[in-house]
Amino acid sequence: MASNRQVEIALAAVKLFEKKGYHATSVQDIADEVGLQKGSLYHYIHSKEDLLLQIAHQAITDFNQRLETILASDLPAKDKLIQAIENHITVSAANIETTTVLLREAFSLGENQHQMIQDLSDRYVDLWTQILIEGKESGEFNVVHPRITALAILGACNWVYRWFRAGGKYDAKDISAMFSQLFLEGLLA
Amino acid sequence: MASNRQVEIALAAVKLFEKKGYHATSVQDIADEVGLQKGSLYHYIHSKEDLLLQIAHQAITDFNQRLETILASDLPAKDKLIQAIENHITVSAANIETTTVLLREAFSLGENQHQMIQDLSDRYVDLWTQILIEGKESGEFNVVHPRITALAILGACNWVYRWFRAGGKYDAKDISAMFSQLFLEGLLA
Amino acid sequence: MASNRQVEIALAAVKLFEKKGYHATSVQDIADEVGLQKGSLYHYIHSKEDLLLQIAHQAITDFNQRLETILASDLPAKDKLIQAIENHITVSAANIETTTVLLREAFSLGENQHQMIQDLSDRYVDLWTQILIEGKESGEFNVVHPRITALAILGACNWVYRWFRAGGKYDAKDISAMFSQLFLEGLLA
Amino acid sequence: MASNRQVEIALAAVKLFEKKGYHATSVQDIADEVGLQKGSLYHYIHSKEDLLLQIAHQAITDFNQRLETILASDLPAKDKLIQAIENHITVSAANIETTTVLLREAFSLGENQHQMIQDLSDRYVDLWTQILIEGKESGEFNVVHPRITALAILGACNWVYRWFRAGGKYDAKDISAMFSQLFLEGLLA
DNA sequence: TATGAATGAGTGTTCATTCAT
DNA sequence: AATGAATGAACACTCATTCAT
Repeated sequence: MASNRQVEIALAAVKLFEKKGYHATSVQDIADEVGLQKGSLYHYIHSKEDLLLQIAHQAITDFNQRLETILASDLPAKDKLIQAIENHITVSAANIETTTVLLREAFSLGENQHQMIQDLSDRYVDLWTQILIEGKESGEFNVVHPRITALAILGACNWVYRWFRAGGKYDAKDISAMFSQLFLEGLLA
Repeated sequence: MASNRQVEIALAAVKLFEKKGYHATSVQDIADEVGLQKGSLYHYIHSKEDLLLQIAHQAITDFNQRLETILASDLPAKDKLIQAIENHITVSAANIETTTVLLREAFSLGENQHQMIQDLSDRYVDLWTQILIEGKESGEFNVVHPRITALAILGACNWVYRWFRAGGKYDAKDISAMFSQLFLEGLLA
Repeated sequence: MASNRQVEIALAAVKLFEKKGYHATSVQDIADEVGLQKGSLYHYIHSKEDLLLQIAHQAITDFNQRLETILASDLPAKDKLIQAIENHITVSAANIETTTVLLREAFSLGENQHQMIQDLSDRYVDLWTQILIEGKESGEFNVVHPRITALAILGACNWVYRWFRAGGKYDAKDISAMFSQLFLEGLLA
Repeated sequence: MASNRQVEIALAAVKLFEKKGYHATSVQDIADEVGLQKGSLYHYIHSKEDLLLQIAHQAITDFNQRLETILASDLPAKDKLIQAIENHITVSAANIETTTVLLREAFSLGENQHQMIQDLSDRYVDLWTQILIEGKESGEFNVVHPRITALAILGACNWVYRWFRAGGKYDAKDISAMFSQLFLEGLLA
């Protein structure tokens, strides 16, 4: 059960890791952000690295859980894919700092911790792949290599955090619709 | 004009930045890799950060130049897109360390230097967008938002360095073909 | 008057100081051992250093009192020496943790506190010396330099905590007898 | 091959470890003593703990080598014992700081490093024991338990660093003679 | 060109102690 | 009596960079 201070610290860390990067953010920076001495921070965190792990772990777990829910529904594969894209992009956009930390900074974790995140990320790819396999088997999708196709679609979605800006011309739903259109219909007229 | 030693140092840095990350790589690590003392390295480099900048700059410039060549050809937009995809993925795969450093580590540059790379990357997006606009205007492509579509395709391609492994089941050309098929034809049967 | 909790804390401290050393033992370690939070410990102790002082002070005072009793008896010097050796070794062996803390860790006290223990230790040397003087004056002992001789015997006894292990081949009484034999009769056949 | 600076640093460390103890001596203290920045110290040492290990290792190795030389001579056991005592005490007295660090501070080493010193110290006890066994077998010594007797004599000698002061009434040779007399002839008139 | 000594600021982390509740 | 949040100074150690030789 996370105390207020723990949440506050995690939020400060997410903000700073997103802005400056994990390595360029010092424990002192985080302490300043929450108004504590840096020594005091260690009542709430185990280490700076652990803080990053918590953030990344929560983020990828959240993505996984949501996608599992979509996959468990009895929608046709086409609609599951549409939902998966919309879910990923809207969550990315709504939690853009956390998503940035997950996708950009998790590599800074030590080997074991990084592997933990990597395993969960691999699981996420598996779930996307499952949707494509379902669509292939139902005859909805014309797809030969479901995993590579999943990696293409996920790659496109995972790039969104790099250019999406809230308040821009298109919101997350708009972009989701464009992505779905592209992946389902293709470019050719 | 880069001396042999300068090239050697840049290659060592690319290798280490890819393996350990920019921040986790010390100047001593690079010196060890090329068999010099770390003080001696400074006869060849301006700073560790400058080394990263050179690597990233060369990488994105190379991507830009190749895409400009493709764009300047008088192929139909569809073929330009196919070539752009194949070019990006084969270059990424052949220079996976450099590409990784460009895409994963350039953020570690200081603000001004990072902006320089960002500007070149934006230029790269522009070139992709141009292909889509050409295809839209020629009636080849059914595309409403060329820039967003470009970002989707480029995102998919920029994710390849994260999962591609040389010697795997599919080579870079195979994957390029799958990507082109997906983006041109879409998934729907 | 020491409460149960105070005794419990002192015992925990002795155990930990012996096992890990004074500096390597944190107040948190002691709190964990007695099942309190470290803040709560300060209801019972003045400071970590004071805890060490209490332990060392009690140990050396105990040694002094016992030796004073022996010295006050009307035994011949030879028997006083035999008793002094047996007393020191059996007490050391029975309270090996406390003795270890006294002999190994008291130096970690601040200057004033350390001097207090040092003064009591000097007093202990004086008592041993007194036995030797008695034996010299009674003609029992052939000894020219009673203080140096006392330091030799005491040194041998003070080393016992470093190698004695309960349950070994010889118990404290056995070792005491061997020591007495050595110091009284010498090695020569 | 130790540079001047390395020797200088080791000497400073010995001096400070003796005066304040290992834990109470900071790397900054050592740097101040030799007139370097504390970061610069790390050109010469691996870690603070390693510095302690070097000092202790050199000290116990020196004791061992000297005793091995004595043991290898063809003197009678009685004379070997006399030389062993004189050697130990004169070396202790001449290098009282180093000896103090060996005997008082080696416990502050981490487990593995401490064990290394412990093994060498055990070897030293073996050598003393060997002298007593020789004297027993030659009929020179009346000794039943050579190892315990060795520990008694060595304990007496290892205590000397605690009370010996150069320039005092007796020098190291005087004290060695008194010790030999005590252990060989015993106290009884 | 190459060295390696030296810097000095900075890092994450520990810890004895205090104190309001 | 007991907690646990908070302090603030201290710690060992790292590192990019400089520079005299």
